[in-house]
Amino acid sequence: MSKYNPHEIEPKWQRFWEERGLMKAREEGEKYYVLEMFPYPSGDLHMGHLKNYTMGDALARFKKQQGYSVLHPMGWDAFGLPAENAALKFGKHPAEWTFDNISRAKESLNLMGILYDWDREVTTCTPDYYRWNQWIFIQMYKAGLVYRAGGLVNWCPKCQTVLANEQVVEGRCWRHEDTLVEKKSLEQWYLKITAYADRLLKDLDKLEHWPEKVKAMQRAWIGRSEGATVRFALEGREEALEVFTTRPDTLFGATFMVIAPEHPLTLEITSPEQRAAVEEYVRAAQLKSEIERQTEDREKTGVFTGAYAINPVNGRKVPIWTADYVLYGYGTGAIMAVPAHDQRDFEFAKKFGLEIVPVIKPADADLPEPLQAAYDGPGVMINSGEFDGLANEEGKKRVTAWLKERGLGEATVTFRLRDWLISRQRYWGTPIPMVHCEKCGVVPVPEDQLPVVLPEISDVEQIRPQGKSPLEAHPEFLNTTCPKCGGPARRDADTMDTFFDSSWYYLRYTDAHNERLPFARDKADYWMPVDQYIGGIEHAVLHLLYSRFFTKFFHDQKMVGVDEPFERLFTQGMVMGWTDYGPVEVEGERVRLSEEARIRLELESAELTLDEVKKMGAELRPHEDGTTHFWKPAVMSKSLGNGVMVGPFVREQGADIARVTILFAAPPEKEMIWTEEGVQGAWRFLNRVWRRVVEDEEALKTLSAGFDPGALEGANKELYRKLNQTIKKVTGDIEGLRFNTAIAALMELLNALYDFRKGNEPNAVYKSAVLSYLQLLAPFAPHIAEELWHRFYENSVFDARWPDYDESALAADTITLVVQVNGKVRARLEVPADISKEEALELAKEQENVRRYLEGKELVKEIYVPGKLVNLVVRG
RNA sequence: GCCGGGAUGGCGGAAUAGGUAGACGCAACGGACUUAAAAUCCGUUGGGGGUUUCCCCCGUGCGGGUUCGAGUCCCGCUCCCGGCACCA
Repeated sequence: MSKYNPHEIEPKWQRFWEERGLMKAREEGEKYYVLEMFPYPSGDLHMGHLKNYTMGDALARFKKQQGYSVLHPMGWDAFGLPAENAALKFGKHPAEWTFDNISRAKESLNLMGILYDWDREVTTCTPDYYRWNQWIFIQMYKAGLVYRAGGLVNWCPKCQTVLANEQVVEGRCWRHEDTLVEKKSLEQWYLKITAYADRLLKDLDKLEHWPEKVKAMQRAWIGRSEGATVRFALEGREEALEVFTTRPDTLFGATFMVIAPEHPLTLEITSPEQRAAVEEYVRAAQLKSEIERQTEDREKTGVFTGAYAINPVNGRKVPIWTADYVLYGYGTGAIMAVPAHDQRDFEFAKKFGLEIVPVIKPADADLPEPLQAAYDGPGVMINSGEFDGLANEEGKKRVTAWLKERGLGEATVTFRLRDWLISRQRYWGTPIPMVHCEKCGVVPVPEDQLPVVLPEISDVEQIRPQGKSPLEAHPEFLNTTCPKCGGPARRDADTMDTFFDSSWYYLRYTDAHNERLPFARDKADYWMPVDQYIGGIEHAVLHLLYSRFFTKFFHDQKMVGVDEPFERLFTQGMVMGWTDYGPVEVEGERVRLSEEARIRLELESAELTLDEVKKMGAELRPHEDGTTHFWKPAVMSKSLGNGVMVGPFVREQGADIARVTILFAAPPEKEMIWTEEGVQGAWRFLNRVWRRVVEDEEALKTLSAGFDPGALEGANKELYRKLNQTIKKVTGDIEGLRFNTAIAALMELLNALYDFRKGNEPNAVYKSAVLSYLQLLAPFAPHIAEELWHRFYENSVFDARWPDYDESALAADTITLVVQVNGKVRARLEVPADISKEEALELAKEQENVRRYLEGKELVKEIYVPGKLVNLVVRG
């Protein structure tokens, strides 16, 4: 009998699928669009890279088997910093490095048997893709969604470029965790994503099949607040100071105001006596990074400006302070401070001895005197003139209306979301298709002149970032003529944020070779929305928010019918690998790590107890050289060197084994730890499949698979039932991406096939079960399934229609009836499935062990759950 | 602090309309086969106890509750993971 040998069969079937164009999208019938977030091309892949592609491939194959018109495309998010950095490091042009990585990554994907429609491959760094970035940019410009503005921007000193707000994480660059983002004043291009803030927020409710976590993160990021704008007249000046507040009901308690140091009015309103102090404070604030502002133990700082404003409701003269706890970027950059009802204002007032006037008190209690902390709960208004006695929620509306009537303010909605800064001072990106003309100002490049091609710079040194765009140094690129007046002009030298590229690539797949448009509406409408999108949680706000924005823009432009791109979103867990953190000293219960390991593990102390080691999921393992090493699972990565590389693994063990290992080890949304034992389990499973089929191959070939399901009995009937239960289970599990339980069900059915063969010869029922089995296995382990399928058929297993289950075969003839007394199980008995309630109860009461519990007690209630259990409730 | 998600054997995890807790796999142990090992096959494996073909008690982070019956529902906690965080 032949042995299961993945190396023999895997390349063979990969070629077969390739030749048959198995995953070519055909655009006929009911569609299904499966998409994994396209990767940054990073060369040889490890198992961590492959988890979502394996999931997507299993789903795509399954949908194909179900007869859907499937789109499963792949592409490369190929512009960006890593290519530049690698280029500089190895002295290669970014393009060369990128295309080399693409071909190596493709090889890894092919080795795993992951099928795509490569005819629709998209590579964002090619002119035939990025010209549409430029085209879209211009359409947005025409729609008034692109603007150029000066002001403070985030600057990463490592990247030597500006960043979008979304790319600043805890005050640091998203690519450089150790690098604090600086502020610079620059004129840059922005996309007006805030114009869509309300829709981006509201439509989250439509995304039923998105993880709650992602929606919560987007809601928080968009940050909608309802409140009021209030104008405070400035003493001795014409203009007013505008503030935003969510608590107009506390307006009578506004005893001072705070204006952000960066606010243009700050220095303007400052009195001569306070000028020196304020200027000093403003300068100090500018030098502080965001992170410093946040980590200063929250101790409030600030300076009196010497200016006063008039509280519009009570005419009170209130001092204006400047303090960095007020952010220039939010609301109006100034606040009315109500220390009695806002903890931050309270702390500030306490520190600087400012007045605290309570204006809300709890309905059924009094506020403590003096206040120990701000009271921010509900209550009724006090010290508020005509509004006294109103519930504060009602007060919000009434005070706002009062302000509105007098032209002093109005209801306002404020968002935390900022417009998207998309200029980048880097080489490897899409040139911004704008021309600066001295006479005409900023002029978009006419559509028929697109693409503005990124010049090939052969000297790698010239692409090195220097704080301004490398393209500035290329006159042949820079100098052009104005499309409007024909006079001399300069091109914009910045490139686009690469998140622009990834905001619409899923639409390009629907019509990848269109030379007139980024995509034709009929193609996009056929395929969109993406039915299942799979990717990492790290894009919860960035890519997934930008893509939603783009889709809504395209929708408004009548370019596509949908206004949300991704019907179902799945965020997969990461793949971890056991990682060696080097030698440790062990003394009894104590373990001492090296300083290097302590830092890598982000531990406070290098000293651990054995108990702590266990708690953190780590292990001590003997090393070859006789020392003991500290091992712990960590996310697979190149830098940790713990990645199991696809090429070597597939060549030594096999693609199907890798696929089953990944899909079975844990629920797909959770992190999985890749282990040798897990691989062993997958190998044993597939081997058992192989042997079960091959051992019976000759016998099965001579049998027909036809039989009358209604006439089955005994073991045949049981096997048929198990098969149908498994079809139902596996079908449902794949739909829900529960691959781990689908494979568990397949293992159970395999065990049932083995059990059947212990007492029975192969027959028609068995043959039908084996063939269906191969179909059910095919999404997960396609090569072995295809190989074994071909022992019986000429055609691909993926051309055979996914099996339906026979509803009438699911129920067993006999069931295990559980008998409980007062909810505790006292007996189990085999009974016919269609047993009547009366019979079941009677039978239950006859049981020896049940009678013991009924003896001398009063039977007060009898519960019968058909097909499941009897519960007898007794008293006494 | 706020928001989201969790907590089930030695381990990964099942139980997806409140109804047999621990499917499936891993690891471990015992046995068969073998000169031996690997592979394979059979069996045992939540804890405790007993009169040991069987029976009892305990058991899904903790404390209450609803129910004939709770891993599942409700209330109150603890801890863990993730996100946000001076956002007015």
